[in-house]
Amino acid sequence: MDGRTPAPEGIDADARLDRDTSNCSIARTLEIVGEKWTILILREIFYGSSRFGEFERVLGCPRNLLAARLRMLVEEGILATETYQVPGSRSRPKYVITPRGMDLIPAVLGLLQWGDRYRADPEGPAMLTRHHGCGAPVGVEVRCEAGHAVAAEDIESLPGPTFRLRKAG
Amino acid sequence: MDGRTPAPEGIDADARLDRDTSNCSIARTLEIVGEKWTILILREIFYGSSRFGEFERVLGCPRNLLAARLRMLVEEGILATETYQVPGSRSRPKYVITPRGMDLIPAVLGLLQWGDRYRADPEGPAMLTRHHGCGAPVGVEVRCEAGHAVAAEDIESLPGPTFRLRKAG
DNA sequence: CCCCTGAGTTTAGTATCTAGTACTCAGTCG
DNA sequence: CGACTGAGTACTAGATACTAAACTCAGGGG
Repeated sequence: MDGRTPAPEGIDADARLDRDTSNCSIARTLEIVGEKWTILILREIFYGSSRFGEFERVLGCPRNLLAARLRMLVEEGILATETYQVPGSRSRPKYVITPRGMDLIPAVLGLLQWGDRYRADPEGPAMLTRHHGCGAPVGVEVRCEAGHAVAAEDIESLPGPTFRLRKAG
Repeated sequence: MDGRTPAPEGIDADARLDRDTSNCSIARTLEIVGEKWTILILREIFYGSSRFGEFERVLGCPRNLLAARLRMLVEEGILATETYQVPGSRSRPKYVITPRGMDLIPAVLGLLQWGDRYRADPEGPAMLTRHHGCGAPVGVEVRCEAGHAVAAEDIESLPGPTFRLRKAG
């Protein structure tokens, strides 16, 4: 295979190049989380932030973008708003992650893991992640439903139920 | 827990908000693959594309950006150039994925999996992935080095070797 | 009543990115 | 020689993002 991953089964080269990628799940996910700051907001949520001012302070991002990203994440059901109240102040909104948002954690952890491996300082990464139960470091793995660990080379792609070709033109 | 993931152990709230995030592995990974088109180029590599014209045709992205993204991916060691030659033409460059690039597959598969779950058409996704060995669908899982499957709630974060605070100011 | 705080919105100027087209360049074919 | 092809580069217009500051809004406190 000269360094390439396996080409999709059951698609000839023309169909592969003529396929309609508008319903690609990767593209659709990136429409939501692919803009600058969005993944970093999720990182801060993951590390325990929940208030507008906390995100602004630790990320250093423009308030208008922060507001726009938070709105998008809430609209998409990845975050939800609740209220908090410190004594002597009125109640204010905070942002909490939903189950739908939790399901993005493997993707974010995948980015973290790659960065730890290839882009960390020689002394190691800034943050470590470990299993609350046993204390061992955590990572993401590719596995099949039969429970086997799957190497990247052994992942096979094939057309799914909504595979389609572009309109001729 | 009120819907939040565990805050990092061993960091008080001030330190969390004052920490220097410039060496965060997620941010560093996004510096490379966080720009528009980059992940989609990797998707096409994964599906078997390798030539400039193939990426352009199937992605429909501007040629100058495609050239810039490919250059970045090669500089970062995620792709490498080789040459190909069709009979009767001169040799031309093509792009192949490196082991370093292969290690991004879990992150990309994480995005794919989330999109399949929450953003696919009702009839299903456009593409399926399965294990070449046994044919079962593949996905990404969070696991610890001790081999346990780890739920998102059981991931614990703590300061690593290069954790640091921002300069006061 | 006025000031304070946190969470935004609005506005304005600048920088960067994106899209789309036009152009270049190197070899091959007729 | 001139046309053709794939892989880019160059250029221009428009969108988006960044910086920075001012402004709004709803309570609470002095």
